[in-house]
Amino acid sequence: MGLHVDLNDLAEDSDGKRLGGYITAGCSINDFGRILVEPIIHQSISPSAHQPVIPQGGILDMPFATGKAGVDMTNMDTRYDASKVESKWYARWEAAGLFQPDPDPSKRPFTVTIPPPNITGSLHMGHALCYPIQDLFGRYQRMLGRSVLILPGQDHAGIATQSVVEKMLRKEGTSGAQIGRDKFVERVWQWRTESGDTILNQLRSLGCAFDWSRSRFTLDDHYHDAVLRVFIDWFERGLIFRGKRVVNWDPVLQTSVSDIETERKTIRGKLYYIRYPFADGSGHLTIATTRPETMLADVAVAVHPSDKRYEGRVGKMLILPLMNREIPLIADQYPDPAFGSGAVKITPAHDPNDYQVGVRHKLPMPVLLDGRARITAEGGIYEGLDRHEARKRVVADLEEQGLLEKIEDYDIPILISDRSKEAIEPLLSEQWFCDQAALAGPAIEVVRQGKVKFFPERYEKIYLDWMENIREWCISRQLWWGHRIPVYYTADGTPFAALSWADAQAKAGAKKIVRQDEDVLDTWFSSGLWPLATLGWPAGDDGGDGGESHAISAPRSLPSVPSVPSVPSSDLARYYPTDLMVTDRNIIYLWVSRMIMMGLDFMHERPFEDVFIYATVLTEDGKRMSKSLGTGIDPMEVIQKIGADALRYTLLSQTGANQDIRYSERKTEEARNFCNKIWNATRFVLMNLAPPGPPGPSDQSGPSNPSHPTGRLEDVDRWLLTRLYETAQTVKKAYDGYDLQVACQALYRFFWSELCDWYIEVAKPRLSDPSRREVPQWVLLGCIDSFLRMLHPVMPFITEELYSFLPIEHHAEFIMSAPWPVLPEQFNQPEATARVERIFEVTRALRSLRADLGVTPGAQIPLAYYEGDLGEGEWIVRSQAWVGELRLGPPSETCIGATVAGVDLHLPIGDLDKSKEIEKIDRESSKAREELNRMESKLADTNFVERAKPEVVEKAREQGEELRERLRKLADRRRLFE
RNA sequence: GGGCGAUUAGCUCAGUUGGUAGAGCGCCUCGUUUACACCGAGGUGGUCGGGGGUUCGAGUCCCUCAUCGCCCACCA
Repeated sequence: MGLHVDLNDLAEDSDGKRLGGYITAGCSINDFGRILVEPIIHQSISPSAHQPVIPQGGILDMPFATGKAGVDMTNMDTRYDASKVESKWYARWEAAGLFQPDPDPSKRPFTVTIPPPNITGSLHMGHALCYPIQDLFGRYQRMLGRSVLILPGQDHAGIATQSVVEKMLRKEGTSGAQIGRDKFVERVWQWRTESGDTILNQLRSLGCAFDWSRSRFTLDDHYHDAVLRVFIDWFERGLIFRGKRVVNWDPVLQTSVSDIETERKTIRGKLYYIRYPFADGSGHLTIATTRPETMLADVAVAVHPSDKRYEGRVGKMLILPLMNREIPLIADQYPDPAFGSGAVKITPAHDPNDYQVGVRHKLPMPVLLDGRARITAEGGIYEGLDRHEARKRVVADLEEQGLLEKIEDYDIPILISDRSKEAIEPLLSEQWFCDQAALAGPAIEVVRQGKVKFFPERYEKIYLDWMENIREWCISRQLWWGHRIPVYYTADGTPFAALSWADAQAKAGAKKIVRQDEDVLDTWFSSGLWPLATLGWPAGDDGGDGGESHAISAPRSLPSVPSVPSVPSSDLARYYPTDLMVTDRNIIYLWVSRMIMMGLDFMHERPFEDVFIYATVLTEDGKRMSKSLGTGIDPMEVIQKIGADALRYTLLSQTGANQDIRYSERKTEEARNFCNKIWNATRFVLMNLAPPGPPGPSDQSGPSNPSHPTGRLEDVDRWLLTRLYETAQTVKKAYDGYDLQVACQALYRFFWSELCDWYIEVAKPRLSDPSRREVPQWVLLGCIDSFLRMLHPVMPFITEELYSFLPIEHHAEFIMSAPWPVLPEQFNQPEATARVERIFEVTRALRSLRADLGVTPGAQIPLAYYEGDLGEGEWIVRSQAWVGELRLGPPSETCIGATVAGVDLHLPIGDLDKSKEIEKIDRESSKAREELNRMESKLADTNFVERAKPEVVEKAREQGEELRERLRKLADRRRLFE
């Protein structure tokens, strides 16, 4: 059986050409010579070669009942239960191989490499937004016909992981230092194998359709090889070098960290004023410091050359208190004469500014603190004290010697290490640095030229500002877990960067290699290679040269080495550059910038086209979600309670260009209710399909008569199809522009307010009439199908489940692999839509009148009058406002009334309190009069009439007219109640 | 010290090229009608943070101030 809809009905002014266009794209002829509309009214994205056939009279055959209609709806709960659905479909998708990209070479790839979560991590709300965003775009692009690869993986996370394992060892009563480097690293690998995959499994619960077969780890052999090659290449080009600098030292983790891995904070502290006597006995000067203990390593005191207070004294020697060492008073641009006494103590090894002074004046640079921030031998009798303890002792001793002038309260800016939350100690040490300036140029260009685009756009400026002021990057870390720096030294300390010890020995020639550098690389150094290395860079012999490469020019050639366990090398050519990078704003510098620099340097091509920066998920009251503050909410619990779809909707529906979103349980309830609504409405539609064979529970009419006459579309059908058409346009545009908020809102409104609240209600009388049910069945089934497809990227599970029930021909195996709905232009019927919306407006007004009379909703009112034209919508008003008869013409009894959309409504009052009605009329009148006054004064204003756009003036005139008319009617009506 | 974002109904947020405001939740009144009470119908609720300016007209454009948040910055 099927439904035949006269195409001439669909388009009011249909003509052969327009039909032809539609048929070309989406329909085929079946055995009976009728037109089969592609699965529910959609054209396929990749059009198959259907020939245009323009039938005379245009009959649509909507074959919705094709054997699948036997679904027993009694099995469907009245509530949607996500737990019964989600894991089932995830397993089926995976078994069907849907997570792998379609190998069809004619399909354009869509590629995303996900931000690799740390192996130490467990899912938090930020992840629950970040990864579904990527999944959403993957699903969307797959439906649009692209070959989608979303490549997952994990980051070894040097410091974080090392800390976790150190903690475990401490619990066992041992430590890394005790068991040694090899044992320690072994231990970390063991931990990684046992519990490092937690988070990836959690991503599955979120429905993420990632290609697990390509999952990568930043310490994989292949990945490691890529890292080494980059290091060696940059080393040989002089971009990586060793240097002595004051770096940010984390005394707890005992490693250096980069500037951007620290956080600035202000703490309440003290400013100490200390007297330094002149060696010649000519009095003293006073310096101010917040870190008095560092004075033990002072090598000078500096003043500004213009500072009159110290005129004639520069060059003299001072006695460094407690240490009784002589240090010079020097002149330098650095001190600010306006601050304190204008004299600054200089401790080059423990302050970046002092270090600069030290370099300028060629001062010695004694190191006072060791890796644990304890005083070294340089501190004389204070040796071995912790920095805090040392401070107390130094201050006490100075006090005792009368050299402490005063102590003031002072807000001290300090640096906190992101990882350990401990105060950073600036420390002079020898580290490896990367000169990013040379690499930044192309990375700036590529963004300026719009080849890499940021969404929201404002982050482009943030990126550019940083890139234009880029500094050296300290890439060495004093850790064991990570990529060990591939530098090997000969006995005389000459460094050779090489892939292996043997390789280094070959480079060193006659000199013997004696050791490898102990440090490992900053984790971001390897993360920066993510889009390249995961896709197979550096490709073997067959890679990168297939002519298919997207590279602008040939990738940089690298030293050849024995081959490494490889990744499909064709991946690089096919999937690089990737299309999208989704990440949060905190790592634009740390990560995004490095990926762009590395991608450009080694592939001569940007690593991705679009960078989407998503919002930070805050708590309900706008606070940061944090485990330690106890303000975090576990996404896994939410998934268990209400399902992944509802959680996804909660977060995705708030995602647009905003920088924060707030998570609250209320919002998840709204999302859960939406799921339930979709579930029940679909259930309702399925129950009303009148399947062949045993009728469903609510189907008493038996199968439709296949030979019955062509179904006719009514305005309300055209209205819903129009709204579907418009919604599809809005949603597509919104997905394309990363405005998920708008997409979700449009889908929600279409489904709930329009399809459920209006269309289904209006369709009920027809659905119960066997001779008229087919058109609304067709419309509903079609709209549900389209709707589910459009919603699928947001809520993959429930849409898949419901789609599986839809008895449509050309039913795809999965909604996930179904095409994106493209609706024929004939659906767009603005005139019919306007008519219907007017009818709804009248209906609402009539309902409102009923409520004024205190009639309960749904209770029949025998008679109402109307004046005006309701067209073919009269029955809608009658049925939707629960009125027995709508009589055209002025009322013959006392009524309350309303005028809306050019229609006067009159409802007999029964025993209504007249004075109340008069009050109401007066209220309305004064409101209308006020509005009219405004309008009239506006129109009396020659400025307005002359300068405003003519159509605006015209509109104001019309509105004035309407208001006058309305006032007249209100006055008439009032008279009836007097 | 600089930059960015936010400030609209009790709450959370929309608001396209300027034409005097919308949604969801909440609240109030009603209500089981071919699905859904995780529901339906009706309603209440806003001088769009303050102050200036441009304009016939400003939530929307410009200036300024305030509050909150985020980022960047070497002041002892």
